[in-house]
Parts: sequence; C-alpha cells; structure tokens
Amino acid sequence: MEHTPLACSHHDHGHCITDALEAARQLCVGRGVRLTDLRLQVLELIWQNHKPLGAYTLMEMLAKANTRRVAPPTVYRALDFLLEQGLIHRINLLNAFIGCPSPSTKHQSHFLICRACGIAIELNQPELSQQIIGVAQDAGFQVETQSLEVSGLCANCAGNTEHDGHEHGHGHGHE
Amino acid sequence: MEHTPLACSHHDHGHCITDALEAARQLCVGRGVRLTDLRLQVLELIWQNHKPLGAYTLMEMLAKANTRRVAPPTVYRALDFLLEQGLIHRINLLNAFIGCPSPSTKHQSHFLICRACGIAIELNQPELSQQIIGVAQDAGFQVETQSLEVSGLCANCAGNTEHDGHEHGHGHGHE
DNA sequence: ATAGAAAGGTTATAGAGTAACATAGCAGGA
DNA sequence: TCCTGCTATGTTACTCTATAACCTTTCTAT
Repeated sequence: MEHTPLACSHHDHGHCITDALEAARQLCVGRGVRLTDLRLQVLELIWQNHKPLGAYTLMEMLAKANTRRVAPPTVYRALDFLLEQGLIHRINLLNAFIGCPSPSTKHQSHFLICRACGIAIELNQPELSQQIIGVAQDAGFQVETQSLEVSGLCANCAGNTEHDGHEHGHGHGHE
Repeated sequence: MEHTPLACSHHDHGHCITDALEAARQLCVGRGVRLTDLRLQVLELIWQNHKPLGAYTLMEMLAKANTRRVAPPTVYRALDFLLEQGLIHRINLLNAFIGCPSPSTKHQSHFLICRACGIAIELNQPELSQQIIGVAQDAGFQVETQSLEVSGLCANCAGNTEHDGHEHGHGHGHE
C-alpha cells in the first residue's frame, strides 16, 4: 500500500484488528458458538486492511502463514461461519469479504467502495435502511436483506486525482 | 412458471418485450451504435420474463433457438454491449442479467429480488439515489454507480406463503 | 475495391463456489 | 472412562462464472 488509502490514512489499524478480534471472541462466547483457530485466523487476515479480500486470496494468505495449503471448502466454511455470525460482510460487486466493525448490532450491508484504492467503507445509516424498507413496502415487498454497494472514488483518491490533473478515471495503480 | 409470479401476474408481457426491443432499436440508432442480430436476440431472451438470467442460461437458450452453439465470450460480449448501453442491468447477488425498462434515462440500479419466485423488480426512486449520494458526500466519497439489491419476498409470494401456512422459506419451486 | 475498425468465432484457462464423502476433535452421558 | 454423536476440518472432484488471446468475418467509409 503505497499511499495508505484514505480511511486508512489516519488511524491506528492495529487497533481495528485487536478490537475486532476481541469483539468477535466475546460475541461467540456469548452465543455459545465456537470461534476456532481457523475461523479466527481467517477473520484476522480479513482485517489486515480495509479492502475486501477474495476467498482465493485468503487461501494464499493462509498457505503463506501456515505452510499448509487449505482447499477451497475449508476457507468457504470459515467464511460462512463468519457471515452467519455477522462478523464479516460479503461484497457482491467484488466477490469478496470484509470485516464488520459492529458485529454485535444487527444491520444491513451498505458500502462505499473506491474503484481506485479498493477500500470499502461501511455506512451506518439506519434511516437509509428504513427508507429502503419503506419503498419496498409500497411495492408490497417484504424485505429480508439489503445490499447497497456504491462504487466511486473515496476522499483520498478523489483528492489525489484532482491534484494530479483533471483526469479522474485511470485508477493509478495501488497494489 | 406455475403461478405466474407477481408483477408478472397481471400484465401483458408480450407488450413488455416489444416495447423494450423497440426502445432499444431507437436508442441504438440515436446513438449510432449497432444493435446486431446477436445482441438483439440476447436482449429478447433476457426479456422473456422478469427474472434475471445467467450468462450460461442464455447460452443454452441461444443454442436451442439457433441450432448453433455459442461460446461464453460471444454471449459475454453481447451482454457487455447491452450493459454499456444501459439496456440491461447486472444483478450481482445472482450473477445474472435483467432487462431495463427505461434505458433512455440514466439511472441507478435498484432492485427488489424475490427469493421465492426469482423475480426482480426495478425501483425508480430518484430521491433514494439522491439520499445515497448525500450520505456518500458526507464521507467525502464521489459516487459513480449505485447498486441496491434488496432480497426478500414479493407481494405474491409473501401472500401465498402466508395463506399456505405459517412457513416462509421453502421457495416452492418455480421453474 | 480496399483499408481499417468493429463484431463475432474458437480454444484454452482463470476465478469462484459447492457436492460428497472421509477424518479428526470435542461434547455429554452411561 | 469409554462410548456415542455432533461439529469442524480435510480431500477430491466438479460446476458455474468469466476472461485472455488470437483468428476470421462483416461493416463502413473513403
């Protein structure tokens, strides 16, 4: 990560990770479900940064970390568990997964995704959820899950491209 | 389709198709782009009903219709064209594609998707788009595309399951 | 006519996800 | 304690989704 993408710029990310892992541990204990080594390790890898990671990327990371190579079902099962517990979200736009910063409160999946640096910022907008439910109800539709994926440029990347020149669409390499 | 799923219930779908194809033709002429036989045929197949269709399903349909088998790149190129022209939308949740009823006006991709019958209902809610843009701006994020995919039960299916009993999750077969 | 661009054909492969079955590890009860 | 059953993980093979790379055909404009 060359120019430490945006939300990442000004925070101690180690703190994000330890907080997320501790929250996950407590939450699993409270629910009586088992946060095994593998599941914890996958969660930890997902939290390495604020960019969604694909299942196969995670497999490679696990292989590097463990010297053992895990097969797809292994990582998908861990991901399924984490999804069920609300510890991660799936970004359909990218076929990728990202850590949830507030797993203890039930909420919908609303993300801003930067096409330049790849970061995904989770929104916390209950009013937006409510408005969407309202619109759906007007159509007689009974909402179960919401997935909002907004693509564009994050504050950092939009700022950078504007300084660079007037261009805004070349996604200057990032990883 | 046994119990003609919802929005499909009470409309002349042949009309949907002819309207969509005519609109597509005019739009392409106006833009000076070529709506070739293949592209038109793919669009027509997508409009067969209001359910999103996968690329490989389309390939099979093309094979049946044409006696010739087309390879994946062929159908994906047609889909790319139709996406670029706004004639169809991609439903990320399903890896599938669906016709756009109003391709001439630029708009975002907002859908209600029934998990029981598979129908996808496109919303037309500029205020919702605006609210999303507003929320993004508050985070310094510059929006380029929006994808809202709401999953749940459509009016028809919610009604049916409630009458059937108290169950609501068996997605009683539909095709 | 003919060059260049655009569209489509073909082969091969990458990427994402799951089915089915085998094994290991952890629980609680006799 | 041992047994039993459940949960988690390992393994193999496969399906589904999508694209790379290269070639041929078909338009279009001069």
